[in-house]
Amino acid sequence: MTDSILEKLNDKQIEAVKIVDGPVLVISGPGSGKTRCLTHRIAHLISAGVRPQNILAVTFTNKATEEMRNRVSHLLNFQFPISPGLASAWPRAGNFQFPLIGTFHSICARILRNEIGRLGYSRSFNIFDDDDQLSLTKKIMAELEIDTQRFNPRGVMNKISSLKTELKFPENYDGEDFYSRMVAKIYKNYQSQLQKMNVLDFDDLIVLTVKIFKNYPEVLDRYQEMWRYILVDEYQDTSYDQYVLINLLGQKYRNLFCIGDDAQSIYQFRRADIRNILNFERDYPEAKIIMLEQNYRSTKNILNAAQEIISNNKSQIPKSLWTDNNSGHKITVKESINERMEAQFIVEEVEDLAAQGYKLRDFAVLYRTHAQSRAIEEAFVAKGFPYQIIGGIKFYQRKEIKDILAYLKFINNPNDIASFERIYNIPPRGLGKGVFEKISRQDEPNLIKAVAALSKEPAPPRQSKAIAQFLNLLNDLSELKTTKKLTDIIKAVVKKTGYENYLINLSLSKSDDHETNDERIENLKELLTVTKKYDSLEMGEGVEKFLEEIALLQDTDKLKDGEIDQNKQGKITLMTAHASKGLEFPVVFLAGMEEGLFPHSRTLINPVELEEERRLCYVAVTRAKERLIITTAKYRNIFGSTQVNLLSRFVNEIPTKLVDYQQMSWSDDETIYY
DNA sequence: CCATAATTCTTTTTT
DNA sequence: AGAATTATGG
Repeated sequence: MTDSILEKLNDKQIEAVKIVDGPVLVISGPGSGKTRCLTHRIAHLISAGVRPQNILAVTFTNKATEEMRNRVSHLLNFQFPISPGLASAWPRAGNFQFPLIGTFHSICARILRNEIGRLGYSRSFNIFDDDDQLSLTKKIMAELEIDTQRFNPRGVMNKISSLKTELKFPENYDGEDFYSRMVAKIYKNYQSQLQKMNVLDFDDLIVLTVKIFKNYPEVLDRYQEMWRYILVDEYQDTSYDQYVLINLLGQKYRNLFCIGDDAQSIYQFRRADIRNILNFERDYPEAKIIMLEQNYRSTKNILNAAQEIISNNKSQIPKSLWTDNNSGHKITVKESINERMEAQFIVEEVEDLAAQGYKLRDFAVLYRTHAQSRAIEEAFVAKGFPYQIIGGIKFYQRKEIKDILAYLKFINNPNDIASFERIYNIPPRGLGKGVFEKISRQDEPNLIKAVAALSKEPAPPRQSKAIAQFLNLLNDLSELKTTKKLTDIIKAVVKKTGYENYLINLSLSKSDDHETNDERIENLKELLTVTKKYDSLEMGEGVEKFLEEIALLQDTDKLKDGEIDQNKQGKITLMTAHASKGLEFPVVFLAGMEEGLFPHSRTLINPVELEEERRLCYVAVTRAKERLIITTAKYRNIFGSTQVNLLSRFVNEIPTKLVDYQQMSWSDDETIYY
């Protein structure tokens, strides 16, 4: 077995894969076989006698998790007994247990389901998304009578989030200046309300796990014993709290394998801390450090262009990438009049290359912001080219889906007042803000009990009738969790609450909105197909698992991925440069390469952020295997008005001899084009 | 209390 | 330009 595991690897990769014990840090350039290295190492550990259940592999995205699971199970010849899409399942077949591979957040959620009782939460906690987080922040600021015009709630929220990431807990933080003292006050309030609601935000998942590990050494010890071999992917993207978490888990057996590339660090805005690479060398001085510099992915021209771009950054670990691949084509740079012409050019180029034998699945269009997708989509629709967008339109962010999810969340956790606030009068049932205030003043965290208490108080007849009916509904709903399967629960929720009729009536009143209505009902049906796979789980467990998974899921359409393979041609993939990390395509379009867009205008004043933009550009460029086509628009519509943009500095950083520059083929009056 | 009108953001990137 | 939030009136 060992031979076949090492067969297709180069010397450096073999070195990294073969070390069983002790800390290892691998710096791996783009296309240097990082995932291969990780997966083969897992297989090698197992063949060297390590028990699979003693292995933990941590990734950043669900996509990476899925990929790694598939490749490891292929290497091990492992058949998943349950649907592999069930990300939180812990698969086993017979006595063989599969190694645990998951994102930071999903692994912590799993730990917390078992251990969080120690911190005064219960195991059925709900997870807040960004919107929930922001509205709670706003609510607290209103309660504390803080002017949200002067102090942006989003800024406050970010500050709270960074305090958490730095492991500054509300009980130990009071702030050092006016602003941070104010934030500290909001923070304390925010956290105590979360706890009362039995809800965690994204940061809590990591931070509370760390808290438990620090305060309860016997718990930490159990997990250290369980996960004696730890692998961390995309190590450059870890934040301080994640670093501490990994360090706590790894410090006993010291079999810590971290792989990453400082040049591909693109999440510092989300508090990824590049110093974690340096800290690793400090905390594990015995660590082996291995550089993977051979690129298997791109042509020489593409790789050289990427290196020229990144060489303009001051801070980076020196490395020299090389490839045996051909020089390949020059990089196309095409300037268009506006974003519609740009999209038009991309469509034509796809047609040309498809005629040369490329399949649609070979193409990716990358851009800096989601907003850019629209013009390109329109062009593809007009041509009838199938495409898929990664990220962007969030299925689970649609109103009707969020409403139903709020019901589910409330059923799962009747302390969740945020979900309660969303649904108490959706569909309208005669309960106004006044009633809601009364309910929340009951000083009873369980809201069903709070409503029950209120129903005993005297009130105007119409109101008390509405409250009594509502109480019946809530009781009916809360029974569902223990008696029904997930899809049945959702069906029952839609029916019992009258939600479907509500949607129909809603669109009837807005006369011209037939499509929206159909779409919404379609979306609800879609939700039911997604949830089917949870029906095999135990009653209450299905709800819990489902809610956890969608809370931790970012790109939404992945649940429909099966369709892609059925079509031999596949689809063109559209996504942000961020979302493209870890992927590769024969042909990559890099759209909107203009000053102010990429690099984004908000980064131009800050040299640190500008370097991050450059790394992002480096990531985008190195996704391409054979062809890289850069497009720009001279005039671009932003916020409804037209902007004149210059060519991105990153494009100018590519040596001209690598570029085939296609000048704008237009000389007449340009104004008619925008 | 709810539907419509007026207004004010929004588009950086995501677990 | 479009979405989202707030103001207003029935």
